[in-house]
Amino acid sequence: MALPSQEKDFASWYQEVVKLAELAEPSLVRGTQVIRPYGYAIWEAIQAGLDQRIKKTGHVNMYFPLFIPQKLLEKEAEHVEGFAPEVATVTHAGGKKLDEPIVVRPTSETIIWATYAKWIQSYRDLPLLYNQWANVVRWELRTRLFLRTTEFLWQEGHTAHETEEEATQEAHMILLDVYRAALEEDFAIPLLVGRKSEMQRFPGAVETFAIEALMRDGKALQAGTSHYLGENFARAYDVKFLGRDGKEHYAFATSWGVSTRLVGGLIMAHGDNKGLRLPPKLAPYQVVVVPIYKSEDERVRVMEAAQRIAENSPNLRIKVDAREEHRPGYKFNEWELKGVPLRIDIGPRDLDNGSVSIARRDTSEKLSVPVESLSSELPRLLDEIQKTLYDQALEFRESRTFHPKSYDELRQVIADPGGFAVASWCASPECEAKVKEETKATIRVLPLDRTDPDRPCIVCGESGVEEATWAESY
RNA sequence: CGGGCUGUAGCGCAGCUUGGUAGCGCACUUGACUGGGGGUCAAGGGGCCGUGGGUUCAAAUCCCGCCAGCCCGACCA
Repeated sequence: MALPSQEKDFASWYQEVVKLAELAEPSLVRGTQVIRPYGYAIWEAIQAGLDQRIKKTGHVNMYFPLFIPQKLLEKEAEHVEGFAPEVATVTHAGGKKLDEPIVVRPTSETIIWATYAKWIQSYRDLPLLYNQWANVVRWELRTRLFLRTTEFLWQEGHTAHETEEEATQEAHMILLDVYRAALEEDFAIPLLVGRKSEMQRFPGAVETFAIEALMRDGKALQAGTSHYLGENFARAYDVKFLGRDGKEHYAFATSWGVSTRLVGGLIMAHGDNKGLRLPPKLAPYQVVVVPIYKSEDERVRVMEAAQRIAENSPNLRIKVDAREEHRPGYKFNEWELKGVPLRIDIGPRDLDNGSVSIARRDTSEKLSVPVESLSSELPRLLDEIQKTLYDQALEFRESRTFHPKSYDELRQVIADPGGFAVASWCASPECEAKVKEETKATIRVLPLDRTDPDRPCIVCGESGVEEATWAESY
């Protein structure tokens, strides 16, 4: 397996891991994927953590339909222009050509705001804080397993508010308290948070906020977005309410989402030359027990001890790998490939001296632990692994964050070794476009609160108005 | 949509130049020996060679069309 640190091999390393670790594989329709049970279990863990945070911040789950009348989609001009090229349309149904085509949602703002129009009459109806777990379809020209599939699973929140301030606050809160918290605490991935430039904005948004993570090959991954949509959708779908002042107002909107792309991000942020390294909080199995034996007599003894270890750890996701068709060596390698944080090896030798061998996936360390201290050692080690993965990722990101002094230097660091380049920018789309064309790097984030960089634009030398972070991205 | 490439067993590939009816590795089945880092040996099963047409006594192989997929770009969670 190729080393993920060697950039040119990174893409094939990634594909190989996704396939060998049995996470997913290409399906029968171009750009779609079958998410296998192990990959889906990771998604379920991600989902569970996010769902909890979303609910904790006052949001309620619901569900809107997959199909959207094409006419409905066309009401918000920028939105339709942005999504038109990637929309899949149903033109026939029931053996007949449809009078009005139906689109498969690429995102649900349109259907949701057309519905909100019926629900919102008064300021007393606000805010609406809804979220849905759904699939969406975007006919992208180029796809990659998990990172950009034609159909993907995601969470999309859609809120309506009385005031601009409240809506902006909501967009910030989601970004920081939900997305950043989940990624840093559960995924063990350090993030940059910030605003998107106008060029990178969501079609129909007034402002787009994003979390950006750095992958092991030095490319950035947009891991989640939160949009302040202003009154754009309220105007397009005529969502008006009677305000406290007795006058009619348009509602202010936000929308926000993260997708199965996060599974890909998890792989690319922590993976090594042996495969996945999963953070304990999201690992489908946190501990795997591999029994080792020769005779039937030994098998019985060892299995019994293995089962007891599992039973004594009711709060851990622990699996005894009792398969008899594979030998221990095979299992060691398989679980390493699948990224299980801790592995316990137990054989006659261990039974004799009352201990087990534990292998850490994050550091490849092996240690011997007395059986009676397992119930305290396992949780402690898992916490340590969670922290180590975060620290390693943070250290990596810091070693790949540059502050170039000149445009040449910017080009240089983006090309080799790759990573984040922080520099002053004049806010002109021309300079942004030039950098993209010449280095393939785009502006990943601008600070949430605009700060004056006090240095000239690194591209054109005019006075700088923004501190921008550039990187090549997925 | 532009540029490159590939469709042969579940997966990865060879065979095609020079036509003679298909092979290798992994996986799978059975058995024995094995078992603390991807086991060994033996015996097996599995293929409308992407698809339609043409040339030929004969096509995986040569010719023409079509379809699908991959990689590089533009688009993008």
